[in-house]
Amino acid sequence: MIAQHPEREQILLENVLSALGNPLRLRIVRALADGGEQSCGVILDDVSKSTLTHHWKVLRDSGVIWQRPSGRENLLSLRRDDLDARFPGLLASVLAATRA
Amino acid sequence: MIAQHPEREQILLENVLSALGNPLRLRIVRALADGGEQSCGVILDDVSKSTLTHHWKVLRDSGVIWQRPSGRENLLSLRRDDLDARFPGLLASVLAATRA
DNA sequence: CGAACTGTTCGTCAACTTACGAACAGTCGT
DNA sequence: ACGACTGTTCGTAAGTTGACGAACAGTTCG
Repeated sequence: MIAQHPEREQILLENVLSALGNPLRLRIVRALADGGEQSCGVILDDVSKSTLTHHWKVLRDSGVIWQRPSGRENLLSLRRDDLDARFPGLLASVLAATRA
Repeated sequence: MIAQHPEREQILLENVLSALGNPLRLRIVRALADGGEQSCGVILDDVSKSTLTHHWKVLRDSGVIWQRPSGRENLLSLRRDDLDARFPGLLASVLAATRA
């Protein structure tokens, strides 16, 4: 029950933007952009596990990330291709802006 | 008491993204991008005046728009220069994506 | 098997968001 | 001065968000 990732065509700009409009999620996206596919636990900050699970869901539902189980871990990765296809240049400019 | 617009340097990516992460505000931004500076009332949809006032505030506080009084109207305009300076390419890709 | 580990689910909670109408405050034209 | 007009302020209300801990579920390894 990894939950439903939206199809590429179902990804909505407003959902992506509001998903990214949160400092913690922005950091997560940044980490995924830098580090490629990685497990949930790696990006652990000072927030609780259940809080992170909530943010994975927001990012997943909005179409920003893929989440797939692997052993006892859950691997996360950016849906770069899909985001670039739907909203060319958006992810790049967001990532560039966080790179400051 | 037109309220405080943030300085260019104070504009935060997360605030801009969450401001844009709303369908109504996205339409407003789109209208401003197309039509240049215009009065609040022009973009009136099916929403009430007080609701719009709320959205002007969100857009203003996040640094997405300028709002200035002119006679009995209140003129709105996109802070294109500031947004481009802070987050190059972001506004363009968002606008391009809404242009679909 | 059983302990350790990773992450989810559930219930809860405070804070924020989005929306509305009614009343108000300037401004413009007459 | 008066009415029409534009937008704000205020109070209210329903819904969403972001956070947490406790309990659970699946996987791995001794």
